Amino acid sequence: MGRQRPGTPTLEEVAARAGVGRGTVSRVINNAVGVRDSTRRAVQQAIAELGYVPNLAARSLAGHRADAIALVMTEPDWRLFGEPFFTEVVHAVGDALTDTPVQLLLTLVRTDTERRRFVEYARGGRVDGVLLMSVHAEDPLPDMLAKAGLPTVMLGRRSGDEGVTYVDADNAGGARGAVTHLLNGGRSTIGAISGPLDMYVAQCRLRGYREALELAGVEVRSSLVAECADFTEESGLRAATGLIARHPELDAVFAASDTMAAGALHALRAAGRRVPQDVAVIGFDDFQPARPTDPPLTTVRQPLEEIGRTMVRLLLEEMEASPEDSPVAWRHVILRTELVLRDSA
Amino acid sequence: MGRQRPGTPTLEEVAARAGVGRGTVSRVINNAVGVRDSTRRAVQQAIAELGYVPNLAARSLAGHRADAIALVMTEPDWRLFGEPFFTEVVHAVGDALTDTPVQLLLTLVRTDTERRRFVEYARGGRVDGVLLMSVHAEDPLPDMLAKAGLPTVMLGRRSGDEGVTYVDADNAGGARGAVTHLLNGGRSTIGAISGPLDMYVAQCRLRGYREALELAGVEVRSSLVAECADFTEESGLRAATGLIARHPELDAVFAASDTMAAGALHALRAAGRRVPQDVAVIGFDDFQPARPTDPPLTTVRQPLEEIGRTMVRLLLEEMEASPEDSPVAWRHVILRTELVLRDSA
DNA sequence: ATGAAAGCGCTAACAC
DNA sequence: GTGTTAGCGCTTTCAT
Repeated sequence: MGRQRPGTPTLEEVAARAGVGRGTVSRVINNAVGVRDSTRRAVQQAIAELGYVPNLAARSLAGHRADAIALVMTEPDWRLFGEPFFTEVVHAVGDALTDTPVQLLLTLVRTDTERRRFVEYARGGRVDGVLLMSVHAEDPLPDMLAKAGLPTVMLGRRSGDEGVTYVDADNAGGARGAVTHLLNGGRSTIGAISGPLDMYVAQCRLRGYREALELAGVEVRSSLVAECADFTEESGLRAATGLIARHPELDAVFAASDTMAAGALHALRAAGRRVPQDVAVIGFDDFQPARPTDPPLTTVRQPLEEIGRTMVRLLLEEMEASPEDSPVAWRHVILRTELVLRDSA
Repeated sequence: MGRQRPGTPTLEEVAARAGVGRGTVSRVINNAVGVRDSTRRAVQQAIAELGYVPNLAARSLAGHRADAIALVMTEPDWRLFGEPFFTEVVHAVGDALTDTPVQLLLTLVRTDTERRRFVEYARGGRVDGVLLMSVHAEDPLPDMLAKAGLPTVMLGRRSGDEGVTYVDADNAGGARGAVTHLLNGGRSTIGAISGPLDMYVAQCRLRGYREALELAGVEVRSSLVAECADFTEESGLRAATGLIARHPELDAVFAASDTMAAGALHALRAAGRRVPQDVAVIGFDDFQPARPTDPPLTTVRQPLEEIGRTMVRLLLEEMEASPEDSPVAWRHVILRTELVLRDSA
């Protein structure tokens, strides 16, 4: 199964050619201080002449680190990997790593076989830490990694008392604010398009919707709530179609994601409802939709770039810390959301 | 920057506990033959009791292989990573690897910094081979990898005389067949929605369109050809809108991808054209669109699962081969496409 | 069938 | 500042 290039120059050959010791070469390639400038240049020239590239396996073995982290999506439905949300997260995390020497590895974990393979890979020391996204409530992967002592940071949490470090948005608060905004705008029959309730994020956003209604003294009707199997545009379209059929008097919709909101807008237009004159729509996430939705769409902005940056920061910190001194078991960071008004609701 | 877990049991400790030598333990974890069954069980028990996981850096260093391959997308516009095409390729490649011990690593290469980082990673021996997709004509990465002696397989080619192993579909032939089908169906004013012409795949599909017209003695008019910056639905929509405006007599459209075709369908419907009564539409690729396009859509099926399987097979073969015996410099495989009729065109 | 031993190429601790 | 050296944990001969 594959052989490493033979004849690849080693650090020792570089040292010989430059007329220095191996330690010095090591210092040069690691940008360590305490090397005379002339020596450094001589080594660099030898490196260039030989086309030397450090053997990363040897470096890992001796240095006890991989200089790589994994961003894992644990999602049986691999198709969702193409959703804007994940694309944006990958982008944000990638950006947060540009100024580090850390290589980002994306990994899809769809089956138990792949889960096992990845755990062996990570426990085997090929990555220094793991970032998880799209984690469902019953997913054992976070605990497997955390118990193995691997620095692990999740995007979102699996439940109210999560035992692994995570970064999340204020989902309940954001949803509450959005629905309150609709109520203040004079809307009363507000439908909710919820994400899959086996994900805590969906539970929170739906709870925010309920709380806003309760605070305003408006009855919460279950027929106004549609749960979807995922956060996609297609699901939003189907859910909205059902809501319109059940409640022709619907005058507002709160969708648990922007993609679902886009689907809802199409459904409403197809049903002949004018947006936002007849119906106001609020989404959650604030992506740039691929095909721009025609009517203005108010959204709860989830700060994905900041979430990505924060996840990377927390992970690097955990990687930095020696395993023996563990002052904290895990940390939780909740980022504020922001209501972005694009219409008068 | 991260420290490997200390106190991780080593192969030596397993050997001691099982009362055998290190070599024997190595044979057991590698499923090598020639180990007595009772010995094997004893070792396995010790492994279980200690929670032993092999150190992959040490294994790589001693074994000269990484048991991992990278699937790289070299695309400055990271947003395209979410396109159905790439999702399907990732899926196909992942499936082709399920029965191997090889870990699949996805990597995004957007900038030169990332390109350099990845080359060091790959040349450093962290992967045994590289799969490339979405390669533009001027991309230097394939040559960098190939020159470094890394087994490399591309999806598609950069030009007519590609110097790196690749797997491709018969793009020109597929397009020619599709347009011929339209002509046979009595259509005469056939618009072409082309992909970005800095990608060979787009050139080929457009060439197929031209060839079909020429063979039928129909004039090729440049105003009937719209080039897009990418293969997305949005681009297809814009291109089709322009075509309709320039050529109200348009009675068929050939789109260089299914996503673009979906965009074209929306544009046509918005323009009040009935599909396929007034206008026939043929796409290329055959994905399941996220939001199903209402009218039936005939497509040139590009066998993505087979392409993925073939890429993996070629790569594993190149990895298997010893570097010294290189009977062939590279191999090219072109897979046949298939016209899937969903309407009477 | 199994134990012993020689590296794989690097980092880091220690001497000078 | 720079050279030397002792491992890192595994695979792989080579004996036995």
